[in-house]
Amino acid sequence: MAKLIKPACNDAAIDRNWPEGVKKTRQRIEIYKILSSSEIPVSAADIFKKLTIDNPKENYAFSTVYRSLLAFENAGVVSKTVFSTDDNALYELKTGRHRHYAVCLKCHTKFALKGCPILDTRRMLGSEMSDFMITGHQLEIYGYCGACKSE
Amino acid sequence: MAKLIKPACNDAAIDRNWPEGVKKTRQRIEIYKILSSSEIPVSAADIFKKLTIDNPKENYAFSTVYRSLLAFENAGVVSKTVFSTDDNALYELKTGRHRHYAVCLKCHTKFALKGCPILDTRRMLGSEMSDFMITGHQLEIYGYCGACKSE
DNA sequence: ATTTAAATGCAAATAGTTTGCATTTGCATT
DNA sequence: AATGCAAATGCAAACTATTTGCATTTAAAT
Repeated sequence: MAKLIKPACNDAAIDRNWPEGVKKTRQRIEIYKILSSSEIPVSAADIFKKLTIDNPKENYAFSTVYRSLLAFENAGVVSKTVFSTDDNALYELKTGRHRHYAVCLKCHTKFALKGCPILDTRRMLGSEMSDFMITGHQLEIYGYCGACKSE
Repeated sequence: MAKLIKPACNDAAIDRNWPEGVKKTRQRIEIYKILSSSEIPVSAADIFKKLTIDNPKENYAFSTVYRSLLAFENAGVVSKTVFSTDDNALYELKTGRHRHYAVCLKCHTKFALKGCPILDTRRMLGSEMSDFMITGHQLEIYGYCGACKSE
């Protein structure tokens, strides 16, 4: 018997990177595409807006966006961050690459940083916290971007 | 003419550290006391709860807590942080001392770290972001505390 | 003591996010 | 290709944290 043809997804890279255990739906594929095409973290509202613009004939719910992001997060492929400058959460694909940002306190623009300056997180804990199991860290630089600085 | 006696505050340290330009009210003094007596960042709800417990006869409004915290923040003596593990903002006095925390992903406890590992934030930006004016940074370590790890 | 701008308490509004439920869909099985 | 079922969706309502408008009170300058 011929192998069943799975629902098409016109981007082979998405098929390849799709997280284990997350059911592949039309909506989630679109959300994943938006995440993977964005250079900086995006909000649920950003995603919803882009969904409806990219697919004017489709009908998306805000709750689907949130639930899909949660599914991705639980599957370990998306990270959620709340920046001090914003009152909403931002989401991005975990790529291993730039995970830290410089954030402008005025225009709230995020600039991805190249590397990570934290060489040894464990050292930060000190001896009295030796039983703490580190899984990750988060770092943001705050200040004013070139444009906002000169106003 | 004798100098007017300012409204009493039974803690001289608070009088001494009171931020310039912030009107001294009964409510704000209580809120400041709570902030200065806490080792870790607290939420508006934490503060409100403690206010009503400490002063059962007084009547406090949630909006007063938020507005007072904003006044302190604008005066530069309080910093507001949103941790990934919580869905509310936490506030703490700016002391210059430990400003970074290790956060347990399970019980959300925050453990103050002694020092700061970021020696040179400017170096992180690289040459193409030389026009960014750094004013500060934020760093959290995430993981599991001793108690939660062993469950 | 008088005055005035600022702070408070209250209730209602807002924004972001979550949830309950009826319906639809992915996909494994026939 | 048709069937069955758990999981996902859309919708609306609920929920939580936070903010705002307004009448009243208060700090502190005069």
